[in-house]
Amino acid sequence: MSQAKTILVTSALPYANGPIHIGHLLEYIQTDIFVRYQKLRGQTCYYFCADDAHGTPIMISARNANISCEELIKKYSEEHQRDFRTFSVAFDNYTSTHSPENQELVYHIYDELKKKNNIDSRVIEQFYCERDTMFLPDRFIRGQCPRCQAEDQYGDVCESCGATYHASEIKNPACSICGQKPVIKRSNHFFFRLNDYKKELISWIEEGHVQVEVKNKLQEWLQGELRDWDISRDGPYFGFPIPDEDNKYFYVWLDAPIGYMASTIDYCRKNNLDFDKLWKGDTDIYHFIGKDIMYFHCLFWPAMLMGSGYTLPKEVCIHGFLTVDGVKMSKSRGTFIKAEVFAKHIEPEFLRYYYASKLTRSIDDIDLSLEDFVFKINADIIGNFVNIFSRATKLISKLNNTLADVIDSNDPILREFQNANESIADMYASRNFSGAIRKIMKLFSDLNKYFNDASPWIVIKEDPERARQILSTTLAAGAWGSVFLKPVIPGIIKKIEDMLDIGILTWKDIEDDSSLLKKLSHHTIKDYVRLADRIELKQIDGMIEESKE
RNA sequence: GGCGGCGUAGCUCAGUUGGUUAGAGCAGAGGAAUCAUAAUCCUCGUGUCCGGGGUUCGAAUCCCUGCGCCGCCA
Repeated sequence: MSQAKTILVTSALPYANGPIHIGHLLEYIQTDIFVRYQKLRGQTCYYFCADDAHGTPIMISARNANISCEELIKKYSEEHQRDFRTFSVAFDNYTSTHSPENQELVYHIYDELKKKNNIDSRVIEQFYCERDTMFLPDRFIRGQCPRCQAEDQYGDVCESCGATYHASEIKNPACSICGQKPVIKRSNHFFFRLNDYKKELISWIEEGHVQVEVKNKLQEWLQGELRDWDISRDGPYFGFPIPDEDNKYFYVWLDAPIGYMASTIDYCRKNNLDFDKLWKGDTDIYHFIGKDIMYFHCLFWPAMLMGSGYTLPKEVCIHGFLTVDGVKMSKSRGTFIKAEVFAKHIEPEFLRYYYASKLTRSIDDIDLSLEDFVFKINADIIGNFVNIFSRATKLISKLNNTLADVIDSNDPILREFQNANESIADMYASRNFSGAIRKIMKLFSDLNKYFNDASPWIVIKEDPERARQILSTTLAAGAWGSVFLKPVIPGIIKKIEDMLDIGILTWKDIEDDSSLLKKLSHHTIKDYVRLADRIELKQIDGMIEESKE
């Protein structure tokens, strides 16, 4: 059942220019559930990430805050990692793209591409602000839309009419930092000739490393010639200098994905592992990303890997955006909720559960409906799941907290849990978490039915041993189902492991030999501990209030 | 504008390669039970499966078209 292959998983690198919010968390939670599932199955699986620390926005933010870029990215790195811990997102390693390891790799890959003759250079014209003494990226130019005349639009796109254009077309351009009118200046830039890899990319996409919707979208791009990719930026720029060049830097999007590898190198050094085995060997590499950066991860990135001789991703797993109550997160509505604020008001694992209950392989947006969230958590986690432990453990406390000598593995309710192993495993592996959650909840609903029908609180009065048997079966099924839920709500399951006093549960415990049932036979558990508390609507209100800007 | 995706019960969503009276959870109504965090159990759904055409013995599922929403256009 389990594959011997090593699995390497990444999430997109969060940008070191702002806090983690519930939209980011959708991806980290999705990835973390996948990784936890793999580990629970006993697979060798690594989860690597890092802060994305380069680029103009970071440079400007640091300048505005009157601190160095290094100080800024250090602050966000610490904050990000704190937030991830709060939401039980457990990386095996977390670094920064602003690291010597990354720089070394960037240079190496650049050299390889150069050797293959994939790099061109030519002079381009760009807006330059003489007051700020820097070239301006499109996002740092404001002006009037050439199509609809709307004022104060970005240099590449009009948010009013949706038009996209070249920065040179915008009317009355101004530097968004100082407001001064920029001048046009020439500069030599370096380009990665993506089109050199067009054939390989087409066949790679054909091989099915992405979801079908994504494939359709990519094919649209792959029909025409692929444009060269400008991988250089003029200084001042916070990034890695291009070797043998004066005042030229690599574009942040070149070094960001290489950060996946740099984080791996760092981990390998700390743990005495061979980096090449992971990135040039037979590893299944999974990148989890949002649909907005599909272009980088399904075209540029594979092409870079092809050109430099590294292992291509087994799968690029793409998810949609988060909406709250059907619309984009909004600061004025108070639905732009930071991780830190969410955790202050609501148990973080509830968000994990809710996301899991909605995540599929689809790239459709996921809606966090706040009312649905409260109802679903209270009904599923408290009413259905936690409740059965509460019912069974409190009754068995009247029987010395000791389970029956033999737990009947042929009991229909236990059979039902056993029979679910494979399909739940398949759903986790294929990232159909929503399906897994539905199935698990059906099992616990049936367990509650079983409990009602068996009525141990009545049986205990005349036949305590029979009641012990019923309660043992219930708790065994509950523990079984806890393994199923462990990738999603590891913290709550930890409390169950402690309460049942059975050590760390893994998938092994519920495989054929049913070692879980043996462990539980004639076993004494601890007293009931409160596993989770229901959510009140006012907690949501408080969170929204605090998020309003 | 071009392209891609989506549009299923009040809400959130499942619906495998087209096949019987279209499903789940939540919410709502009534009842049972009282071991349990007012949790649990039972009963109750006649929905133009966005509209309109078409293919087919048969379509939520395939094709065309209109409408609406979202995204991409490097």
